[in-house]
Amino acid sequence: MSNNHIFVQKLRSSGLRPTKQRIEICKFLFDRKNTFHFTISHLNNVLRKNLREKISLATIYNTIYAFKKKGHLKEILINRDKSYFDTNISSHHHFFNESTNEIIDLKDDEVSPILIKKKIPGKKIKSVEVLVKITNNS
Amino acid sequence: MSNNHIFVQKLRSSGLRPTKQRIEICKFLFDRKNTFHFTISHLNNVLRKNLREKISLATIYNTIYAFKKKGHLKEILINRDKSYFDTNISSHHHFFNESTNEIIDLKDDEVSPILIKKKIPGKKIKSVEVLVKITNNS
DNA sequence: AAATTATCTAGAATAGTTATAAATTAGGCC
DNA sequence: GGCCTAATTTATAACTATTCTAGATAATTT
Repeated sequence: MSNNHIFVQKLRSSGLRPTKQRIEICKFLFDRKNTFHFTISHLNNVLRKNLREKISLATIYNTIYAFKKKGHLKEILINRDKSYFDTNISSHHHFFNESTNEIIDLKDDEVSPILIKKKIPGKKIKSVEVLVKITNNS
Repeated sequence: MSNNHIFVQKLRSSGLRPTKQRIEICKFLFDRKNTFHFTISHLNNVLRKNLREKISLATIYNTIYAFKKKGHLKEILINRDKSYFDTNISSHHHFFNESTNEIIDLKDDEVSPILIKKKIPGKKIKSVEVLVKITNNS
């Protein structure tokens, strides 16, 4: 009837107890064909609407933060107003449409390979992310 | 005695009235050899310490926002905690040291040219920014 | 099933930022 | 210079996203 057991596995193997709140959040985030982007408030609204028992906002924050830490989500830094998260955890970049606040994925191979020529001794590179801001031609 | 007149010019030609608060902020931001990065709270602290008459925090926000709008400052999106600004308004990218929260400029020619292969009809590219996260080798 | 530990929860607290409305100041005009 | 208008500054309140707290609940271990 459900693939909850997949998410139970996913949570267990990340060292997270499979609580019903986390499983509901997993179902919403990961039980779909395509990856997508969301904010906490968006997630909160959707869960409110679709679940009988509400999940506390604090739990949503805790869970999303835990998922990010475990590598199940990426955070996208677009602006300071709010945090955007991405269920696509593969290496990729983003368009951000400033006219609509819409985020669009750019696959890794849609951007030329990025070579960082400057080396800083004693530091290692953790990530290289490109943000392409676009606007509607008006 | 001072090069205030330069900043008066700069402000006037941007359509901003040259108030003493704005001139003081200009002196702190632009009257120096090298560009640098700052946050509002850093700026506020420095101005508090160095000026007799305090500049209200609201004025600092207003002024920095106005300078950004007029192209005298760039905002750097690193994390959601606070906004970082850059007095270097040329095209360039950034290292962000996650161990120390330090921002380091990457000149444009220290990164291989970035070609965005995906085109989105009806949109134009406003900026392409690379953020390279680094950590201390520990 | 009892004990232990993690998690959940509502609500309070925090921090950065923005809005408000009254006081001050700059620039134009006489 | 003095007067007028509009822009700017100011202190403070308001707002919003996020984090903290501490007690209640649920998952795991014994």
